[in-house]
Parts: sequence; C-alpha cells; structure tokens
Amino acid sequence: MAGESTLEAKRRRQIIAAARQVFSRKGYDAATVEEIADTAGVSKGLIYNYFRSKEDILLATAEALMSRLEEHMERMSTAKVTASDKILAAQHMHTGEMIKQWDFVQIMFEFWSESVRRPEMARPYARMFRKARAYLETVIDNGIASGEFRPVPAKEVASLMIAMADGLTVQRMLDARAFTWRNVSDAMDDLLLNALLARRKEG
Amino acid sequence: MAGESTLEAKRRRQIIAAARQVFSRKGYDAATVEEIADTAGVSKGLIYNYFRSKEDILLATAEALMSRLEEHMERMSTAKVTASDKILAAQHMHTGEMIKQWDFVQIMFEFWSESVRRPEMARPYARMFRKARAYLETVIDNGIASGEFRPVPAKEVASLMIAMADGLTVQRMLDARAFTWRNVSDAMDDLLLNALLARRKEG
Amino acid sequence: MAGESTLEAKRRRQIIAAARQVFSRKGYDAATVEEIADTAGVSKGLIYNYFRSKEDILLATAEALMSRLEEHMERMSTAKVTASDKILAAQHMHTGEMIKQWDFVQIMFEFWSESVRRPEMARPYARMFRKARAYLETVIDNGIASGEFRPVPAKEVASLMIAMADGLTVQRMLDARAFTWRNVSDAMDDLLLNALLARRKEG
Amino acid sequence: MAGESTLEAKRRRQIIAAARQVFSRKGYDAATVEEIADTAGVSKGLIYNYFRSKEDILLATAEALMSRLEEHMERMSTAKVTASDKILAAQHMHTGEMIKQWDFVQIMFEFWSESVRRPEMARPYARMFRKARAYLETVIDNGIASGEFRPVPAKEVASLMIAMADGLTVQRMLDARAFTWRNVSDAMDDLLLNALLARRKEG
DNA sequence: AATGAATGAGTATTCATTCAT
DNA sequence: TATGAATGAATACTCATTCAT
Repeated sequence: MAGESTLEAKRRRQIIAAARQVFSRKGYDAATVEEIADTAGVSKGLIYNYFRSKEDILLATAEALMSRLEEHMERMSTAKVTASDKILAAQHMHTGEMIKQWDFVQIMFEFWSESVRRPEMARPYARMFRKARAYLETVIDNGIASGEFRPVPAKEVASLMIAMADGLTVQRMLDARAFTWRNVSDAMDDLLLNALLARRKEG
Repeated sequence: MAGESTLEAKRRRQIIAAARQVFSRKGYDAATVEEIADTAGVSKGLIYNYFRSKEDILLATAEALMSRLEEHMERMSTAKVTASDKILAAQHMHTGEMIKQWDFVQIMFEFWSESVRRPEMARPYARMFRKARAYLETVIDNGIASGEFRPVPAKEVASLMIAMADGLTVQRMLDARAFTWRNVSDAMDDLLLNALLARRKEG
Repeated sequence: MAGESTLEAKRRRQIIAAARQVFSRKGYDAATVEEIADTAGVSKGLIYNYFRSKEDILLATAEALMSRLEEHMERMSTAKVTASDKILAAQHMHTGEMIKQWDFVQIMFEFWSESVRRPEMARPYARMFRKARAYLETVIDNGIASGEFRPVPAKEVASLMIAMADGLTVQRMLDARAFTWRNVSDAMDDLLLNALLARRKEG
Repeated sequence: MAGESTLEAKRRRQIIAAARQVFSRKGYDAATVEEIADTAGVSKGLIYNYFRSKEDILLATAEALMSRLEEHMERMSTAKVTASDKILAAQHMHTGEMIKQWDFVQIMFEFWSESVRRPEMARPYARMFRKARAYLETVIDNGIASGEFRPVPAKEVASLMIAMADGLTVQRMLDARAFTWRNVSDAMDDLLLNALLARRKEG
C-alpha cells in the first residue's frame, strides 16, 4: 500500500516528499507551487494532474505524516510486557519522533494553523489523536485490570499523555533553552509512574 | 503602562484590538491591513504611523496577549495557601483562559506558525513560558521544602505542567470531541497530586 | 462528400460534432480541447492528428455549418414558381434555420468575434453570404424581367434581405422579448412584397 | 453627467477609453488588464479600484458606447419634418455611426459573444434596442396617422429597420467586398419608402 | 495626525500542444 | 491509429506599503 508503485502513486509520493521539504522550509503560505515542482523535479503543470490545489498538497502531506506516526504506534504494541513499559515506550516514541524529525514540527504548526479555518485539514490529526488515545486507553485499562495501575480515568489520562508530548514540542520549538529533552523525559517518566502505579501495601 | 493614554498609546491599543479580532477570524495571511484599519475605525495609511508592518502588528498582538496571561499569573500568587492549591489554581487558570478566550487560541497557532521562521515572533511566547516556569518552579520547590511534595525536578515538572495545558488545547482545537474540559481537568488534578504529593507514612 | 466514410472523415465529423456542442455551450475560449475530446469519445492527443489547433477546429465547425446552410439553399431553388414565393421562402428558410438551431447562433457570435482578427475565420461566412446573395440576386432579377417586381438594384436588395435575417437574430438573441418571430416574420413578408412588387396599373 | 469631473469619474472614463482601444485591437479574451492599464497610463492595481473585474470593464465599455448611440438618437428627433425624413435620418445615423467608428463594431462582436453566456452583458444592448424601437415606432405611427405611411405594424417594422443596419454591418465586416455603403444605403432608402409610403390615389 | 489614491511585485491555476509509447 | 503524461507560457487579481495632500 505504502509501497504501491503505479506511476500515479510514485508521482504523488515524489510531490509530497518535495512539499514536505518546502513547507517546512518556507511555511505553507510562503511556499510556491513552483518551488515544490522544482524540488520534485517535475513541471508546475504536472502537480495539478495529481493534486487539486496547493491546499490539497498540504492535506496529503499531513496524511502522509500522520500515517507514519500511526504505523509507529502499531509496530510498538507487541514487544513490551508491563503496562508501565508500554506507557513509557509510547511516550518515548512520540517525543522521539518529534525530535528526530524536527522539520515535521515546523509543518505541524502549519497544519494546525490551517485547521482552524479549514476543518478538513484537521481530520488527519484528529484521526491520529483518536488512534493514539485508543491505544493508550487500552494499555491503561489493562494495567488497572492487572492491578499494576491504580484506578484512573483511562481516556482522560491518555489525552493528558498525548498533550504532554505535544505541549513539550511547542514549548521547545518556541524556546530552545526551555529544557533538555533528556531531563524532561526522565521527569515525565517519573511523574507518570508515580501518578499511575498502584501503591504496594506496606508491611 | 497599560493604562497610558497618550494618543499614541490609545491608537496602538485600538489597532491591536482590531487586529486580534481580524487575525482570529481570518488568520494572519488572509487578514488584510485594510480590514484591520476598518475594524479599528481608522484609515489604512494611519496604521503605518504606529506599526512598521503587518507583521509588526502581529508581534504587538502577541505581546498584548502574553502580557495579559502574565498579569493573570501575578494576580494569582498570593491567595492560596498549600502548594497543591497553588499548583491546581495555576493549571485551572491556564486552561480556563484558553477556554474563555477561544479566539485567542486561533491566533496562538498563527503566532507559533510564524515563529518557526521569525525568531522575534517567538520572543513574547518564550518570555511568558519562562515566567510561568519560574512561578511554578518556586511553588514546587516550596512544596518540596515544606514536605508537602516528594522531591521532583521542579523545573522539568513546571515544563510538563505547561505542556499539558497547551497540548490539551491543541488536541481539543483539532478535535472538538476529544474530551470534555471538566473530565480532563479533574483527571489532570488527580494525576498531578498523585504524582507530586509525598506519601504519608503508613501506620 | 459529406457522406465520405474513410476513418479520417468519420473522425473529423465526430470531432466537429462534439466541438459544435462544446463551443455553443461554453464559447470558444472557455471550451477546452479536452472537453471536446471527451464529448467526441476520443483522446486529447488524437484531436491533433486531425486538426492543427483548437482554432482549426473552430474553422472546420464554421465550414460545416455554412455548408449546411448552403445545401439548404440549393435544395430550395426548384419548387416555387413566382419570384415572390421564392423570395419569401428564402427568408423563411434563413430565419427558420436560425430558430431551429438556436445553439448555432451562439457559435455564430464566436465565429464573428474571431473573424475580426483572423481573416481566415471569415472565409466560410463570406462564401455563404456570397452564395446567398447570388441566389437572391438571380431570383430578383428574374422577377424584374418577368414584370413581377419593379426595377430595384438586385444585388443590394439581396444584401438587405440577408441583413434583415441576421439582424433580427442578433436582436432576438440579446433581448428575448424584442419581438415574436411570427409577427416580425409576417411584417417582413409584407414589407418585402410592398417594396418589390410592381404596381398594377390602375383603371 | 457625462462631463462629471470627480476624480472617480475621470479615472473611469480614462480606463474605459483605453479598454475600448485594447478590446477592439485584441478582442476581449486576448486583451490583458495590464495592457489596458498601460494604455490608460495608470497602474494595473488601480484598475481594480474602479472596476471589479475585467468583465466589469467590458460591461462599462458597452454602457458607454450604447449611451453614445442613445444620445445621438435623442439629438436627432427634432430637426426633420416628414416621417419619411425622420425614418431615413435614423437609418443614416445608425449605419453612419457604425462606419465612422468601425473599431466599435469589433468590440460589438465581443459584447454579443459574451452576452450569450452572461446575460448582464446583454443589458446595455437590449436597452438601446428598446429605445431605438420605441423611437422608430413613434415616428412610424405618426406617419400612419398623418396619412403619409400606409398602415403597417409599427413595432415590427422598427425591429426590421434596426435589423437591417446591424445585419449590414455584420455582412460588411465579414466580407469587405460585399457591397459599398453608398449603394446599399440608397437601396435601403428606396426599399423603405416603397414599403411604407401610402399610394397616392391616381387621377 | 490623518487620509486614501496609487503602485507593482507576486502566484495559483489553466490548458493548448507535444511526444514517448 | 491512439493514448494521456508531461510541459510551461500566460494572466487576472490581491494587498502591503508609500506619499502627496
């Protein structure tokens, strides 16, 4: 599916890859379709054989990036054993992806900003959020069921975990000296475990 | 300062208020200087007596909004007694402000998005973040010192608290059905207290 | 000739028929070669095996439509007896064709408009006009020779008759409530006969 | 009114005059707003302070030209005495205007062609036609009342007279050798008088 | 201090035409 | 003979900014 190699699929991937570069370098509005075409190595006109409009390209770029995150989530599920491990792994993956693909964060802000006035731009994000919440919710519920976690409202905690990762990204993007990822990540692990783990009966 | 009433100050406030409306309604790029002028009830040309450029208006708008948040923070400090109360009050204020001024969130995304490529746009935000972290850090440190909180890295926890509020806002903006503020806020309180409070010795 | 059925001829007819539809629906400039191709059920590229350019298609469409009018003229000649009958029959045919094929009028304006700056576009029209004038001129001259008509400048009267039909079409196209064809056609008959018929000697 | 000299009115006239030149030289579609601006000696942007769109310019150009014709009609009314004189004067004015302003005919075709798909473009023409018909109808009715003309359907004859002038213009535009204006005009006079004049009782 | 007429750079999009297959 | 992927020239329109008044 991702590997589809019809000409159509190939060209779309080519253009989306170029768009990702250009959008992250220039921002959505300052990016020109011509520069995307040049970067993709195709003519300006050809772009419009594959995308209806510049905005459609942005949407497709969002879809592609969200799909990537979703795939990461799916690949993650099986390895770890305890709920704690799974929870921390998810957080590490989330923040890790942000850090590894910092250019992605730059486009992310474009998505968000466009989403305010174009609801269809929000959809890929909303879908990814939903999947992430669903995954975390399950992990948390299982943790509670097994006695590993104390009873907490799983869905809300899932939202909070995702919010932490996104919020840290924002904070760091706007102020590079806000914190070091290492330290804040450790603190997040500590906070989460202390908040979630059931208290062992004393003595 | 905010109350300055030279003509200069009055005009600036007038224009910034108009800009806030227009930017949140249309977004930065789609907003026109003419519409801002009309909304402010002044002529297009006059705008340029008070601001160097459209972007300068955006910057001033960001400054104004951040100042507002900072004032809220300052007003908050004194009333509460325990560290827990102060922590929760800060979180409630942060999310509460977002909710009460949802239009502000729409501009917030514009700020962020512009900030990526224009470092000076990030400055008001970075400053506000810094003040917020500093305030929370102090509260947490005091809580630790008094034995109310267990020992945690105060600065990082401050970052995480801010991140939660911002991250929730993003999540909610992109998916109105993600959660209800009431529930997620309760969960956040619960999580924070469980993560921070020192364990009372049993028996 | 019209019935030629080599593949070449068939394809040309197919494309011209499609072009007529599209041109009358959209106008020359708004019509796209692709839509003509789709309507004709062939590929865009194929069009260029049969026509040099979009304008060439328009020219061919004009040729086809003028040929049709000319054929009508030829088929008309023999039946009627008196010059009056022939004159009126010609006018009725001319206006009748316009009414029956109102879509044709829409393309006609395109032809005219293009003709101003592309003399070769005017040629099919000029040829048709010439044939129509020649036919009418003969009829009028015969009418004069036979004493049925008073002496008039036959060629100029022919021009005037054609002008009436075209001018009415224009007027009606631009203002659907200008007149009813029935009434104006009767008036035209009345006018022509009164203008042309020789006066019978009184008493 | 036509002589209004507010800046607004002056600029509009300036642009319309330029548009008339450019439209008649290039046709509507091939004309560029930039060339109109250059010809008018103003910047491209300024055009849009006075006209909503390129098409709006075309409409205004049509309005201006129709107004001119209508003024001619009004100035004509009083001088002549007999109905015949008035009728012929009207026809001479109509064809005369076409000949004197041949560039106008070139734009006329553009108007017509656009009118097919944009009804509002037809309005100035329809209005002019209506006024012309009304004027001629009155003249003819008066001629009938005074016994100078035989009874004819005045409204339809008016339509036919206008049609002649327009139809001749078309014919001549598409085939410069169709006729000489002198000859065809004489023939038209002859035809009209013979068609309309009441027969004097023979002694 | 205030106006708004004027400027002109900047860009998404369309579409006739070509050509490798 | 037929296709349709690819090209790239061409243009209406917007809007931040200036400046004469």
